[in-house]
Amino acid sequence: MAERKIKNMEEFAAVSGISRPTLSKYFNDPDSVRSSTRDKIERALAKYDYRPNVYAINQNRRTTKNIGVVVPNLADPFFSEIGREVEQACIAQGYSPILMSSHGSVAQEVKNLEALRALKPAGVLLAPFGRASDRAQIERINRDVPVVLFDANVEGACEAFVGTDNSQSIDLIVEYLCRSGQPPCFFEMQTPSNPNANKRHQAYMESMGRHGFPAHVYKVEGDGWGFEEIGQKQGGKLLYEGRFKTDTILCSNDRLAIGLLSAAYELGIGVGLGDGRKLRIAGHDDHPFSRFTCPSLTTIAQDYAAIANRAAGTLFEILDTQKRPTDRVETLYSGTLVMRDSA
Amino acid sequence: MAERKIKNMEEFAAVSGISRPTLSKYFNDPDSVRSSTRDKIERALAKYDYRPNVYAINQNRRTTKNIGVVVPNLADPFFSEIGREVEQACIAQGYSPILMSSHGSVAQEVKNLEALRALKPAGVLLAPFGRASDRAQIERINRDVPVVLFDANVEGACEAFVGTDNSQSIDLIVEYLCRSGQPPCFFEMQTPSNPNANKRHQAYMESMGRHGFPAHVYKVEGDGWGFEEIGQKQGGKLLYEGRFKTDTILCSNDRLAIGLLSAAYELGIGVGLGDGRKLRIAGHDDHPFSRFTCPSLTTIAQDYAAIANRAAGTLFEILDTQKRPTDRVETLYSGTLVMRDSA
DNA sequence: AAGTTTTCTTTACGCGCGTAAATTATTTAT
DNA sequence: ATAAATAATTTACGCGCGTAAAGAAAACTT
Repeated sequence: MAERKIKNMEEFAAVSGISRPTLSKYFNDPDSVRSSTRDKIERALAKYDYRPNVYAINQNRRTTKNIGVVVPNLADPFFSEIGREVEQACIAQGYSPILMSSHGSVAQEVKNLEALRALKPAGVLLAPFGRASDRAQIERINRDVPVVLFDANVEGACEAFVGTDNSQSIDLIVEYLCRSGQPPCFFEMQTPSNPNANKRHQAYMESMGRHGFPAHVYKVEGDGWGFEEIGQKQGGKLLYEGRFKTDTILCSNDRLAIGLLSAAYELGIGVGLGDGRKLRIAGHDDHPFSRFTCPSLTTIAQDYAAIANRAAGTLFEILDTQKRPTDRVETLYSGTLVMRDSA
Repeated sequence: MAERKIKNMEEFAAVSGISRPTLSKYFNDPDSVRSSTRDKIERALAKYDYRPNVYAINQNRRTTKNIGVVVPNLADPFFSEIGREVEQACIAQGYSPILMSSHGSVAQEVKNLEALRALKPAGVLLAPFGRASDRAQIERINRDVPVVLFDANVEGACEAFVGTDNSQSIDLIVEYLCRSGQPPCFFEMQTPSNPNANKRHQAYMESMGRHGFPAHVYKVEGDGWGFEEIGQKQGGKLLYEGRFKTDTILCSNDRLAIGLLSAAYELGIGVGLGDGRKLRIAGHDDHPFSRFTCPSLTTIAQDYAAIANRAAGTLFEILDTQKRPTDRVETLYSGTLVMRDSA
């Protein structure tokens, strides 16, 4: 490899014995040239280590092969996982994913989308903050390129949405909790930064109604993305004051539950199903850490992989057919119950 | 804004009344033009919403304003945090960071570095796997651009290394543990994917020697990045069999400790300092979750921010002075003891 | 073998901007 | 006010590649 420094496609054409336009075709799609030609190119490629200049390519192509992937917060393992799944899906289709985290701030989300516009991506996969997101900004980028939303919905915006069916998943765990003990209270944040939280609240209310139990909702204050701390501090306060009406608490998400578990531990309140356990706690999301909490957390697993692949797949379809779909599609995947020791 | 679609700098020159070369200067460095000119440009900018084409810019500049940031695994909150710090530092200096995760695989690290070469970054900030990393690949990209390593060292490679002084930090916590109870055993993985693990092992041995206590090291098997699970399964086995020689266990990192804590909980072994607590467990790194374990984890906090900023700062200095330093610099920051409830 | 289809080569232009040189305009110093 | 220094304009070329058109070459037909 690397017999001599190859500067550009012109030079590579010279040493490989293939004309530059044909090489250009090859690099855009190796299958578009005759197999004998392809072999010849690939032999030269192995020998000379040349790669087309990314910038020159993208300057001239109508549409780049980039796909912007924006998630609210990579520090949250949930988004880290799903972001990765999406990345892989893009690579598998020959696209170059550009993964960006909004670091938990809507302002950063706007900046990311703004920066993405400059990169002229073929399409965007966006997990928005939801209502808090800048809808105008999202619609602006959606004018330029197709955008598929995942995880959190922005009603009516963009080409499609892929997420979890909160109504199904909450009903599933409420049903389980009711069946196996006292009906659950619902523990959540006052001002959720995520529309799924609202959906889950709704779902809890409806589900409790269906089961004929009174709903008890506990909303706590707290800003930002420090869910565990909010669960620990505010949830601990509620526990200490004995405010929960039943001994079973369904948390709006696992991170709140993790905080609440740690508060219960500090208060010496046994959590789980065994003897001497006074409390049951359940979460939602199957956070990577929920297997290691004390006790391990009963929760709902979202189908990360399915959501990621469906979102990416929907975008690829739009890119392949070159036309925006006429009607917006929403796809919801079911959650599955993960029974562990906390409830 | 956006009175009319501005296609390129030529058009923007026409509507702003400023010549194209001057605009080009402005976009490269707004301070390089007279303030009256700058105002004029910025007024036009507010009115017309034009942005230079990223690809055309980077094609022609000798060196781009991109900085590649590569971390081993963004799903690990430690790297997620430090990656973010680095990102911000780059933006503050007017560079465009490109954050890439190697997803815990050396092969992906090679791919990332390969992909980075094509992006012709001005420099690279790399948190490598360590010995497992492909040294040749790292040196290859280092021939093209300056590279500053952080978190994990690759002996003698690249311009500089910035990390934590494991020898100081381990000594600090060993000293604390010895002073406040039984001297610690050391719990680690057989084949660590990270050179810091080796440093910590060394530091433990030396520190115990200095304190005049016998060292007890427990190495467990396990592949990949599922540290918590390894700590839980393998550490749980050791606990169950009563193999630890003292009641105090220092874990090579927090994630192992988190797993071990969960194992101790399942076995009904009380962890911490109070009455009826039979075990003490300590970690290293001040993982974001270590505040929420049961009990909360006593550990060593690395100075994320200092490491990130120093690494970025070192790179900026090289980029500004345009010359590679003659001698390789290693900067180590001290860790601080974070006393919580587990030890 | 000739004709047809597919693929490749040649030639040429354009993308949007960096950048250099020579010239002109503006600001600062004296 | 005039000279000197600084900044902007004009002109022009080049970066590396996409891409279109026309013709040549190779591969398939029958």
